Amino acid sequence: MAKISLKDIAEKVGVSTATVSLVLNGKEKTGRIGKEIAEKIRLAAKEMNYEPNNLARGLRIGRSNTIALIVADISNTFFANLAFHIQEYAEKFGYTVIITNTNESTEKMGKVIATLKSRQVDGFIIVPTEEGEKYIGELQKAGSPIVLLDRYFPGIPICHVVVNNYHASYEGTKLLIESGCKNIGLLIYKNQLPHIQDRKRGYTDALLKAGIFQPDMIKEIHYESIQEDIMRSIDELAQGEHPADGIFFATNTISMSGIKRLLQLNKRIPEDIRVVCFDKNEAFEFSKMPIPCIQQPIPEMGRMAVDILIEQIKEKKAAPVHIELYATLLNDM
Amino acid sequence: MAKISLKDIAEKVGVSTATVSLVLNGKEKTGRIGKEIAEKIRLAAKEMNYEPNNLARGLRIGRSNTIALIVADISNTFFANLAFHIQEYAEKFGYTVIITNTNESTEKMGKVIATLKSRQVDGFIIVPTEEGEKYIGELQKAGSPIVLLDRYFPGIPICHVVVNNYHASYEGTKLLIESGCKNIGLLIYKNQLPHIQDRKRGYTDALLKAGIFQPDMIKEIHYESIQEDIMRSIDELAQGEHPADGIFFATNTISMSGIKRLLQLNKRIPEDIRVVCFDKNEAFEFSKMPIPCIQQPIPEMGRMAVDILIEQIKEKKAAPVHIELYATLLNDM
DNA sequence: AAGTTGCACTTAATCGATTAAGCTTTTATA
DNA sequence: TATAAAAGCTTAATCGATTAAGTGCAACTT
Repeated sequence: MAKISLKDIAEKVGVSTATVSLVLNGKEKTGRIGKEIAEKIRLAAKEMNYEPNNLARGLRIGRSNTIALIVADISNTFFANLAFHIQEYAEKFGYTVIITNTNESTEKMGKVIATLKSRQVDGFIIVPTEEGEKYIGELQKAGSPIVLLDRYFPGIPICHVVVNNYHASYEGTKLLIESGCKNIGLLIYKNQLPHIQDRKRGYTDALLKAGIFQPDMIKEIHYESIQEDIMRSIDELAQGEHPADGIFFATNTISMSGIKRLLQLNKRIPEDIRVVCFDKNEAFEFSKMPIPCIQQPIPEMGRMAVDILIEQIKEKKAAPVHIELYATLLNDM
Repeated sequence: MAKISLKDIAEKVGVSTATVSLVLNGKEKTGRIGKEIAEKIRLAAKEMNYEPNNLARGLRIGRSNTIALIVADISNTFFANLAFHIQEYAEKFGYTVIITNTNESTEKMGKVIATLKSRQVDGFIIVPTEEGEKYIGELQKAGSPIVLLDRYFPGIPICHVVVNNYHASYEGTKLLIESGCKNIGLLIYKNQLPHIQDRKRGYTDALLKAGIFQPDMIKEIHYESIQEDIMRSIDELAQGEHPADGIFFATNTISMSGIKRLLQLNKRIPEDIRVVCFDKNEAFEFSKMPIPCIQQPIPEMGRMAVDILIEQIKEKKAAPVHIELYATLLNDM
C-alpha cells in the first residue's frame, strides 16, 4: 500500500488539496469550508489511513517540530536521565527530540551540529564540549535557537541551564570537614570547562575557610586516560605519608572508579576514609557504606531547558538567560 | 544571515540550480559539467557556507537517511548502551538515529511509531512492548523496514536480533546448582514476552534436570509495582521455613532492587545466599560480593540490527531473519 | 556538405503540504 | 432591485533539491 497524500484524499472526495489541507488542519473556520465536505474529508482521511508527510510540511512552513539534544555521552546515567526527561517534556509541546552523542569530542560536535542543522531542527539543547565555543558561536550567529545545558561558556552570552556547581561543591566539601576530615582530596577532570572550575573553587574555598587547604591534594584526571589516572590518584592520596581521610569526587564517572579503587586497596568507608560524590548513583545504595552525594535536579533541568528553548523558537528574540538550579546534598546514604 | 539555498549559489555563479546540484552531489561526470564551472560552484558553496536542506532533499528522493530507534527506557543502562552503539555504527553509513522511549507502554509505542512514520524515517529498530504486535504488524504491512531488538514475537515473521535467553538462563542457573545451591529462586517479570519466557524456561529446565525444581520458588514481578513486588518476593524467598540459598535475577532492574533488599535483610552474599544476574552492572564491581552475571553482547547486537536494517532499506525485499547471539556468563565478579 | 556524436549546460516537472489570492454562488443590506 | 458581503471552494505559487529530457553548439565523420 503506497503512502497516502493529500492529493489522494482530494481525488477521492472530489475537492482540491487546498480544501483537504484546510480541513485536516482545523482551519475550516478561516478557510470557510462547508460542514458536510469537512466531514467527508475527515472520514476519507481516517479510512485511507492518512498520515501527513512532515518533510513536506516542514519544508513548506519552515519548521520541523524537531529539537536536537546533543550530549557528551548517552551511556552516562546523568545524561541518559536528562535525555529521558527532555524527551518526555518536549513531546508535550509536539516536538520530537533527536538525541546525539559527541563523546566529548569537539570535532564530532561540529559534525553533529552540521548534520542536524541540515535536517532543519528548530532548536538545539547542547551539553557542549570543552573547546566547543567556536561551533556554538557559529550556530548562534546563524540564528539557531540554542540552550546550553549542564555547562556553559562565560564568554558567550547564550541561554544556559546549569546547577550552582560552586555551591554544591562547597557544601559537599563542608560536609567532609564537619565530619572531622583534616586531609581532604579532590578528584576532578583536568579541563577549563567552567562547571568543573566551579566545582574546584567550591572545594578550595571550603578548605581555605577551614584553614586546611593543601594544593597537592587536588588530583586532575585526563579524559583520555581516565582509568589509569584515577587509579594513580587514589593510590597517591590513600597511601602516602599522611593519607587522605576524605575525598571529594567531582563527577559520577570519577566517583565510580575512584570508590572501586579504594575498595581494592581495602580502605574502609567511612572508617579509614570518607567520601562525597557529585551525582547520585544507584550503585551507592548497593553497599552499606555511607556515600553522601550531590543530587542534581535532573527533571527540572530538562524542563527548564525545553521551556526556554521553545520560547526562543517562538519569540525569535534571544535575550540570553542564565538559569541556575540548586543541587541537593544527600547525606543519608 | 538567511539560509543559503542552491538557488543562491546558482545566481551567484550564473548557472542553473541543476548544475549546482549535480556538482555538489559529485555527479559532474554523468552530468557532464565543465571543470571550471564545477570549481567555481564548489568555491561559492564553501564561501557562502552552504548547507543542503535535508527536508527538501528527503522529500524529493523519498528517503530521509534517518532511522528510528524505539526503546523501552533510555534511562536503563542496557538500552542506553544499545542506543550508544547503534548511533555510532549507523553514523558510519550516513544515517541519523532518532531515539525514542515508550516506557513499556504499548499505547505510547503506537503514537511514537506514527510520529516517526510521518517524519519519513527510512526504517525502524524497535524494542517492542508486550502487547505491541498490532502496531508492529501494521508498520510492516505499510512496508517499513523493521528490525526488532532484544525481544520478538514468534508469531510475526519479522527480522529480529536477540540473545539466546534460554541458553543464558540455563547456564546461569546451572552455575548456582554447581555452587551447591539446592533451593534456588527466580525473580522475573510477569508477562508473556518470549524473551522473558525463554529465561524462565532456561531456569526451569536447569532445575528440572538437577531434580530440584519447585514451582513456588518462581516469583513474578508486575511492572507497575516493581519495588513492592520485589521486596515481598525477596522477603518470601529469604525468610521462609526453607529459605532460598540461591536466586537467579532475570533482568537488570530486578537484580538491583533484589540485591538491595537482600542487603537490607542482612543476608550475606555468598555465605547465606548466592545470586546470578542477567545483565552486567557497574554497581556489581562496587561491592566485594561475588555477583556472577550474564553479559549480553551489546555492541554486536546494535551492529547486527543496523546491518540488517540497512539491508532491508536497500533491498526492499524483506526476508525475515532470526539472529541469535550468545551471552557470556561472567563468574569472576 | 550533411549528418552524427559529444559536450556543457538548462528547462521544467516533481516530491507533498501550505496559503494568499481569486472566482462563483448564495445571502444580506439598502 | 441593485449592490455589497459572506460563504465555499479552487488556483497556483511556494518551500529546496533532484533528475529525466531537452537545447545549442562545436567537433568529427563520411
